[in-house]
Amino acid sequence: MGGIVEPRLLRGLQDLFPAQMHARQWIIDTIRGVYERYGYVPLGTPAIEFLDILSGTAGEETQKQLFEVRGPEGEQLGLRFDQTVSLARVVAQYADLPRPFRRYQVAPAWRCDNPYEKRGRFREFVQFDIDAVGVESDVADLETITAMCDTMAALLQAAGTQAGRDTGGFRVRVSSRRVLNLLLGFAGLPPDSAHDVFRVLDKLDKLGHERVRLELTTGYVDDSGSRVRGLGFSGAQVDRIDQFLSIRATSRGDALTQVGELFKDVLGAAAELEPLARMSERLHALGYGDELVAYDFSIARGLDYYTGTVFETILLDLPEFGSVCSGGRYDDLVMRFLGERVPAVGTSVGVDRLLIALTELGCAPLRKCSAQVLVTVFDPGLMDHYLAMTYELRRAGINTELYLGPEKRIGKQVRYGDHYEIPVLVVCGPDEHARGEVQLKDMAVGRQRTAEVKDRGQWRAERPGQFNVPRDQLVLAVTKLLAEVGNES
RNA sequence: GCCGGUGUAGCUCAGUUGGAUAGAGCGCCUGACUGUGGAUCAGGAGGUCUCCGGUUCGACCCCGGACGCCGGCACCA
Repeated sequence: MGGIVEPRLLRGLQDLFPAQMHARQWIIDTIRGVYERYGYVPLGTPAIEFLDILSGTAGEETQKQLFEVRGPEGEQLGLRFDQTVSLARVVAQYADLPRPFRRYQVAPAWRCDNPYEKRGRFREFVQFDIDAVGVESDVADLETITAMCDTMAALLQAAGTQAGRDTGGFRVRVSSRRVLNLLLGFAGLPPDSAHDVFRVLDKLDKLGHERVRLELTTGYVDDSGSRVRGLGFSGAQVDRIDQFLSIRATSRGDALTQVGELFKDVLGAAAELEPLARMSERLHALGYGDELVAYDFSIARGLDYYTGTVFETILLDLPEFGSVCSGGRYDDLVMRFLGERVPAVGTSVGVDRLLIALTELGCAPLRKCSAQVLVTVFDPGLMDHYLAMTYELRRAGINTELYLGPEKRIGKQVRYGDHYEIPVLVVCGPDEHARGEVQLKDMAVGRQRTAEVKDRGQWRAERPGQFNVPRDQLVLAVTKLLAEVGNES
């Protein structure tokens, strides 16, 4: 006999309303178009995995962020925190899967960290991944990077932003864990400090040189008053890291030259840098210039399973927003499930984060309606005629909604169409019906006149955007009107 | 998890040293104006003042605690 259950949502989870869902679906469709053009095939895996599959694959932090789930028989389960671990499981489990296996997957993932919705961080979020598994060749890394570029270009251009900008409004930043490992040797740091050091380097953009230096040595107290633990390295060690971080490259070639110069006495450095030089040349040859893809070796990325190249994508108009698409090479992840090394490289678009970013930039395609036409019900006695018109329009391929509410008043129905921004209304009262006509309303015209017409008498006399057409020309007239208002589907 | 802030209508917020039926704007609903969005006018609904305890003749206000939310850190899509 309980009282009312308070409707509520767990922190970090979101309800998406129609306008946002339209935009999210558009983002997904756009990305899928690019991924399929690259020949990736779709894969689906369950949201729930055994806990030991998920545990210990991506570092301590991710471990703490796991949503744990109890199975019907008390099994220890968890919700996936990304798509990659499940992919590694699939590749290990189905040995007959031909390799290379190049798949895309779009699905939600869950991480129980602190949500920050203004920057698109949620506890449940949709990721759109591509990965190539069983691929040693660094051509796969190149393909992943160009796919990221093509994806971002498609999204931003179609969303109507950045048109004509040679940067495309985004930049893919590429780094390499292997080069960063050389840094450890160069600076005289123990190999097991890699995780901590990379984590700090990754913050260079956000915190700046001085704080990164402090965090590597003594730690500091930040603006909010909380203490940041230092890693306790010596001045000499940090000086060398500083030299590395001070590299300001004007191009990919320049970045490689400067790192090569700095690491000239480091064993194996030339061998690590050579493939990056080759990749850069190929990127240039394919039309991906220095403004689209940059080498920036302060990028490390947080997930522990990365072993080679890592990449992230920033929006140039929202540099503080963080990466909207990132990934890297993870040659040892499948090993956990198969005992055999299966090299792989992939990337992931943060669909929900991108949605927030596009909204912030004012270019998310937030459509409130699916319908292009609303057929109003002026007189319930004419319902059979309204039904006939509705199905006629639908069969002509026009998205059409028939008004289903109880209101008899036409004003209410027009407001309904206005609220949902349905571009065209069909009105047919007894008068029109008697004359064998229907009235079409171009809602955009009315909306525009609204700002100009102050007097109600004038408004009503003018009846902006309204005109009558013969009933038997309904589909033709609606098609023509939709083409004029730019809303043909 | 840590640091700081904050909690009053669907939303944004007022609310005097602690005083009686808790307010505004926006939004929503109803109605007026020829059978049609905006504007205008008239009316209406909507509150356990986050919760629990304490102080007091009296608490939205003061005190203690819990919880929620916002921001920063950490981490990341």
